[in-house]
Amino acid sequence: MTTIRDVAKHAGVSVTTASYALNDTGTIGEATRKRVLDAAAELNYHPNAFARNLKKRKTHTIGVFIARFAGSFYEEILEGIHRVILDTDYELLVCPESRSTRRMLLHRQVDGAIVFDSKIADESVLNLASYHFPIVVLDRDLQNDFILPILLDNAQGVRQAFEHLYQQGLRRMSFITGAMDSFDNAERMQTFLNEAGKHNLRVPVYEGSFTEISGYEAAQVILRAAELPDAVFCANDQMAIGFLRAMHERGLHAPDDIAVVGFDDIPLSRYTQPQVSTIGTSRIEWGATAARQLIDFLEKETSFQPQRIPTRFLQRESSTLRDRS
Amino acid sequence: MTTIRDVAKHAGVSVTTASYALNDTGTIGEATRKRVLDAAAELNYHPNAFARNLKKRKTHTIGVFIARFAGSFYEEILEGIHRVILDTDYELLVCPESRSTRRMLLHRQVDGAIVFDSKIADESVLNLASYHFPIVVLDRDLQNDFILPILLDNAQGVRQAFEHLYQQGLRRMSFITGAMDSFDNAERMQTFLNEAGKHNLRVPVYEGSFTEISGYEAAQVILRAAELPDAVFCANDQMAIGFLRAMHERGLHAPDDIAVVGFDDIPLSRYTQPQVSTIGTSRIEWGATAARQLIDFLEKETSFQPQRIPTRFLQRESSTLRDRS
DNA sequence: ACATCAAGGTGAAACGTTTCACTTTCGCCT
DNA sequence: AGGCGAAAGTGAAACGTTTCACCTTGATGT
Repeated sequence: MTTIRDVAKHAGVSVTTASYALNDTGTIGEATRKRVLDAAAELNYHPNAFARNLKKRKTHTIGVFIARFAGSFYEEILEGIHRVILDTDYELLVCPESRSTRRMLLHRQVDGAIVFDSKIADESVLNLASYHFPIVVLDRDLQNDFILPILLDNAQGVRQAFEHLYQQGLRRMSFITGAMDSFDNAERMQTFLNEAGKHNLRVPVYEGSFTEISGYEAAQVILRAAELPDAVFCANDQMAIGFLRAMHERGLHAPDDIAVVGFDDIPLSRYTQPQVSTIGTSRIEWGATAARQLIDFLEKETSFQPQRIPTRFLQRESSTLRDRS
Repeated sequence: MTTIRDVAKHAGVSVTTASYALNDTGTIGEATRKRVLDAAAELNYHPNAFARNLKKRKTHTIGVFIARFAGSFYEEILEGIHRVILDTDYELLVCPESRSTRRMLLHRQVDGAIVFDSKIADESVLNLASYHFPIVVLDRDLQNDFILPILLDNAQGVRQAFEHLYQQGLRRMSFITGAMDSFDNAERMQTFLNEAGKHNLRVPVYEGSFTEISGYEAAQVILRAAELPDAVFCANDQMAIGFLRAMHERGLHAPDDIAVVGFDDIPLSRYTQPQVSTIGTSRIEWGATAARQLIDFLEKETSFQPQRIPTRFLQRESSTLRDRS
């Protein structure tokens, strides 16, 4: 490991001078600077990030903490964050769930964080967030001066979807939930049940977990019943797709037998047979908004501006009854 | 920022003792240890990762360097890497392309790296890799004691695909390339042209860039020609899907008018109309293999074992001629 | 001829840990 | 009673930077 000391020696200057030359700070003569740079190149020198960051208290890096990579879901959010980062001179670090809780350590390796991992306790977030370590959360409604929630406006889309189903005369609706510790799931469910309540509809609830297979399994229960629902709202698209698969296997057809609606507008939802009606949002915009707010806080020290990302119902085949006349 | 010094003072012990207690090393009495832990909790102490890592020369973290997140492609590789990491007590950091070349610094924040970003020059990789910083590359054929390429066996799948097309009597084949700086693209193209050469077929080559739109655009050129090809091989699925879209818009139908083959077996390829014939591999296994090799090198210091990830042709609708009798 | 100043450069402290080498205490064995 | 060793604890150096405060030199203005 070559250090700045080696570079200095090789260039025949002091460590201080070498540091100034390498960072283009201080007042160093052109000739000397060049000598240092050459020495650094020759020795294949790379500064030690730890030593550097220990001294300067900033890393110019933001960290994103997610649960996992699979699921087509994070991808666009990350892409949105990344696009914003590319326009700044910050670095981006994405850190998935890891075994050791030592992950906490990692927190200090970045100037600010974006959290989207329900396994991280609210308490941890509260403990860590501070003026020097602002946190944007995408998966919980937690807020103070240093914690900013950027959430989907789940209610908006769900209301539109309910309206759409109701308008078509559907009255026997069921709801398949996602993971119960998910904020989005909770809000989707609550809104849907609320809307139904306004019309005095009782909506049976089945528990899923946001995976395709859990939608399929919920379908096994639902489709075995004596009386089938005429509409099923799934808390995300993957479960809707699982549900459709189960229907298909039993010779049932959406929307004629049961209208199906999902949530998220994942790419696949447009390509299934039938195409899945769903509730969409721009996840790229979501990630970008989060990143922008965080960077702004870090840079210009503006304060956090809570906001909701709009969602809207996308009417597709799986829920659109043919003209019955 | 509370430091270990504060904790020590608060617990009435020396800094050394506090450190030992917090790390569960050294010989510290039960009572003292508890006192320190309590103090740390009370002060909401989190060790400074930089100071720590500066001293210990290991971070117990591996870094993955990719170009971007979008594309459904990295997702599974990352998932594979992540799964392996979860079984160890390493941490995982994923770092996409960023503006400043300062990213080099980041390199030193991890014990080893997995590189999948053709924007990173071979030279950089060569410069950085060392006994203390092993690198696994997924996108180039670079190799020495500290650099391990884990590559797709592109040739295998491409040969099978060519064979499939040829067997069906197709002779007027075209090739649409991906990004020209991509190793995989080069290998796919070379193999395809090679195979064609063996049968004295001349294959026109059109340049794309791995995106759906570039496949669509290449199609505009190809489909405008007087004589259409009877088969088109696209260097990845997204371009194949773009190509199919263009065909659809012109009322052409695969495979009857033109047989189409992609590469990668992205989830979508199974859901399009018609389903896309493609060449698949387990990207999860790919990522997992890379991670495993890297961790093994880091841990048990086994040396690197070069290997290729197998690929195989998946025959689907877009290239399978109906019985013509 | 002398003070002043800018330009170019340097020594050493500091960042927050870990860890080596050392000290003290005390119970136990012979 | 003396010696020994384990257990519990500590002081200080070290990791590789950055940066503050300072020094030297030579040119400039008066």
